[in-house]
Amino acid sequence: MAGRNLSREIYETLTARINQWIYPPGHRLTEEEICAEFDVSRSPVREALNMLVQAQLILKEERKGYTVRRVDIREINELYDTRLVLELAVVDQICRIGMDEEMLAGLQGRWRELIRALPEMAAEAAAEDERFHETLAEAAGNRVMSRLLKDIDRRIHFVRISDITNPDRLKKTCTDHLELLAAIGDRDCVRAQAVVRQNIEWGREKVSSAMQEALARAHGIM
Amino acid sequence: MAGRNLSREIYETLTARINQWIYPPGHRLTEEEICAEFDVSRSPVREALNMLVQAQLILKEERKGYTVRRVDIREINELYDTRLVLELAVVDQICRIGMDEEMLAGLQGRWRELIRALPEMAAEAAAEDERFHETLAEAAGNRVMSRLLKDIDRRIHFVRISDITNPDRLKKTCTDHLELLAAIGDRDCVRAQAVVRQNIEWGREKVSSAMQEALARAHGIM
DNA sequence: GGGCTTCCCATTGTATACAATCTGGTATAT
DNA sequence: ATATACCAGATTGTATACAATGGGAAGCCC
Repeated sequence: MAGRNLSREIYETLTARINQWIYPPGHRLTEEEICAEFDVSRSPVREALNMLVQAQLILKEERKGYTVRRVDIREINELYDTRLVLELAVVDQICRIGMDEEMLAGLQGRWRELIRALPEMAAEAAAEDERFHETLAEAAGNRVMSRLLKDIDRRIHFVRISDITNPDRLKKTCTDHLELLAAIGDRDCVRAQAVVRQNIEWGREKVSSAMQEALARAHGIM
Repeated sequence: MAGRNLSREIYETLTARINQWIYPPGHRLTEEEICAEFDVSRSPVREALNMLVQAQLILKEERKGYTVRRVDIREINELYDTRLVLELAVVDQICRIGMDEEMLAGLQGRWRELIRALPEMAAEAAAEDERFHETLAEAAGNRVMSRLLKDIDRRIHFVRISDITNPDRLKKTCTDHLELLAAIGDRDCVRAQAVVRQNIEWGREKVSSAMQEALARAHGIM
């Protein structure tokens, strides 16, 4: 069992399951079980679990075991607050230094394309959205913030998924992005920040409903 | 070799060495070597090294090995930028919701005490400073930001150390903190943010000199 | 019957052995 | 002399075996 990266693979799989609530909050994970399923030894499994702990997706209690972290509304709010602060800073910086013309045009073209092709392109738009914010952070020239935003997105991913499955919400996301890009093109910092603020606040309002959806989906599976 | 937490211990020790440039940037670490030194097996060592990778202190190249990360001025600047953004948000939030009277008085008393007792209390003031920013973040009620600030502090720790060894700089830090606390007491958001900005910007200016100091110290040891 | 003790099992922590891969040098052919 | 192929050592990746700890159930005493 060598060659490719086992821990990474296991990590990705488990992450997906946690985000889809196949492993619901509170679910217990044991090393042996995962070994059996993936047919590997405990070494790569332990590393995968460690990664999940680092990603704050599961909780490790020494000599007891691993459990999927319970969702904490307060924490989700804190994550949204933090994301807002960071993204406002990113957008502010971009407006200040200006964005590469070519990159801006590329993003605008892509999102116009996506909005036309909805809802068939829903899955692609979702994936694109994941990268959109990272791209902005990179354009602002701050890789640290980019990474932080990525980590935060990972942790609120299960909430954001519901945005994607909802066509209205997805369309709004697309138009928001286009408006943001327009504001950036105009170097209009105030307007750009307003769009970001509105976009994030709207997402925040959906937290509780998203959690209910996730719960329902989890029960449907089980 | 069981009972206490080996990986944690190893992690802490190695972290200290990296911060003190006992292991300078580019230094190569091998699992076997560390095993031999700490007289443990590779399992806890691997976990410790993984933690260091997560903390962004070392770099791991698959099937090649581990090296202490080279210091990147640009990255340090990005860390300072990010820290500024987060801390401004924290202070803003505290001024908005107000700070617990008792906690505020406690912090003020402590820092007045420390500033009187300088430079003997230098070591304690240093440790206190580490916690000061965390305490603020907690007072703002955002544990996510608190954790992020802590992580950032860890990564620029080797720069901040030079603040501590310099008596003038340390005194300035104390007075800054007292002024910040006063502004918070007055719920004066603008003044509080100005203090934070000034404090962080001043620290940033010391980056290159701090790096030279670290390098000199490292050579002195070797 | 309730509370306490004890033992066993589940689970993680640690150690060691083996496999795969990369690096560098050396020998060989041109 | 140079380039190339190949071999050996170093190093991480993975598997397995053993140790230690914690929790819970069964049994015992009151």
